[in-house]
Amino acid sequence: MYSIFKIQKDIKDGIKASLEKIAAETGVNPYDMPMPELEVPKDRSFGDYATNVAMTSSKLFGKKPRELAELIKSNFPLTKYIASIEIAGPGFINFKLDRTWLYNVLKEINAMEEDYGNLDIGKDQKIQIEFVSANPTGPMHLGNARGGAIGDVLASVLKKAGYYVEREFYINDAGNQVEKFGASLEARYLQLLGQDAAVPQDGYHGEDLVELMKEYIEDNGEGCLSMSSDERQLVLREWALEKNIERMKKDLEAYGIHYDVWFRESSLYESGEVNAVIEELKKNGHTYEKDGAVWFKATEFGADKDDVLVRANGIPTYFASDIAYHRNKFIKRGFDRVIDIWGADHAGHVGRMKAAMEALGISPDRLTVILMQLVRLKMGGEFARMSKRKGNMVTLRDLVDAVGKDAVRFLFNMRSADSQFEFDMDLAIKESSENPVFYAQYAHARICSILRNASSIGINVPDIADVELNHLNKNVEFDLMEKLASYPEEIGQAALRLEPYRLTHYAMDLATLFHSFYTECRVIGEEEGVMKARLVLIDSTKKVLANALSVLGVGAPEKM
RNA sequence: GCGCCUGUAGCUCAGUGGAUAGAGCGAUUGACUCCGGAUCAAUAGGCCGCAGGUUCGACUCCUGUCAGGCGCACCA
Repeated sequence: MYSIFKIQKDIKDGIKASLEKIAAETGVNPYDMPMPELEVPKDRSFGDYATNVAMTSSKLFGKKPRELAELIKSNFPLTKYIASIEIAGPGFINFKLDRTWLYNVLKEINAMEEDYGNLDIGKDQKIQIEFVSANPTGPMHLGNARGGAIGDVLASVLKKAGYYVEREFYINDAGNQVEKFGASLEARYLQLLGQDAAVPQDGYHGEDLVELMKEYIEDNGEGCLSMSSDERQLVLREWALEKNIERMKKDLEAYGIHYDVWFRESSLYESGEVNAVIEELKKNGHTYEKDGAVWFKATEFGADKDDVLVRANGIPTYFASDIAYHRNKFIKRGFDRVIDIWGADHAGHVGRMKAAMEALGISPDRLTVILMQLVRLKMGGEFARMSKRKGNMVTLRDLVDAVGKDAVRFLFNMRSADSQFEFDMDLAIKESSENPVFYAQYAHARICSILRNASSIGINVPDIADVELNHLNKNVEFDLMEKLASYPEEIGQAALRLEPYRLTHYAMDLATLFHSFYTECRVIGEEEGVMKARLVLIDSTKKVLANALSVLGVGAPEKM
């Protein structure tokens, strides 16, 4: 157990023991007592930890909060590292620690190296996280970039917290969108070969289709001219989908995202799973027919409205294949839990998908959908809704090329998924050199620089067993160690609350504390004992910072 | 009209029912003859959209209201 958890447990156990003793003396039923909660006071001069338990249970004990607090204090079994206990304000009990407990943390970091911060709260539960899943009909946009950054870091966080995690990209290579894509490609193909053709009104009007067809003609010539329109669309479409998927893989790799599985919607039709799931729902009475279409009774499971599974023309809807897809995740592949990251424009879909899971006998709690508010792009002082079909967009690739992988990933992970995001491309480029990611990376490079300088005069980071850690006794040093100590806690919170953005805040805070330390304390040239202790401290800081940056998928450079 | 999300410093955003509401950027003022100034220290800047309610205590929970975003297809 990490020392930070151990010390918190010691305090809680102490409070509990104290309360039980008071309960026994006053005849209060111990089962009615609340579990004591600890919090970190905003103003640290109050102490390291505080509890409000005297306030929350003052009624139960029939005593005034401050009076009860005094009793808890006087019955508290003093344990190691607790320096003082004080009652304050309306009845807070503040615990001050003897901060030398923090030396243990340096030992933990040195023993565990890159495993520091690893937890077992996941208990090897199988989690699948599906994100981006952009239509393969064109390049990825800013919304995909945001979803990618959030999904990829969340996956890393969950893995660190002890879950078995798979990253998956769902390729929508079936259905209406793809038909439109084929028709649009055909029009561009014919235009390039001098024929009169128009991209359908609701087709894809982006220039990228023209480029694709130029490339196709270069490689494959004009052979499609002699085909029927249906055949031609199919050939062009399949060719273009392959191209686009390859491109997406490359773009995502350049963005630092590697998927375990690329799953094709079309495979669900080929395997018969779409029909099978429709039949299963029918058989169990969860469907009805209306106007020639097959409807799923989503309202029976609490959704706001029913939805169509099979259109009157006999073709299943996207909803039907998506149910089959999720059934595949849970039943065929046996994931305990599935996390989907969707754009907020799919919000209406969530209730119906959960309803469908319930109808299939899969607990809807096993499916978590993180709705990500859309990214709005500011261009020329105005907001424009980006559209693949209209072709007016900044792509993920543009962004990564202009601002850099690290800065983009960091930027998108500084905000929670449900905040709206107004993105000013010009500002992003202009301010890229002031991006917070560089602040954190600079701290890492600075430490490396000190270690290099030390090494050049024959001083290496000593074995921690040979170091008198009590040379570390300044406030800035304790503050820094405290931040290092809280890393496992931060990983746990980020994993449990599905909030990967905590990691960017952590990296920033750690960097700030290091920079403060740097300004106040020298390492090289200090008396030997102090120098050795500080070398261990900055080396530990370097390890944890690199650890956090690696979870974020951004680099930890030795030089900048 | 109904549903979901969001209103916090000039800007972009944090803030597990607790004590004097925070960070980055921007502004102002300072700081190495010295381990990287991509840094540090300090100052200014807030009716936490508004109004009620619950509570010992509300930025946080509830209700209403105003403003913005997104949905409400036999599209995906």
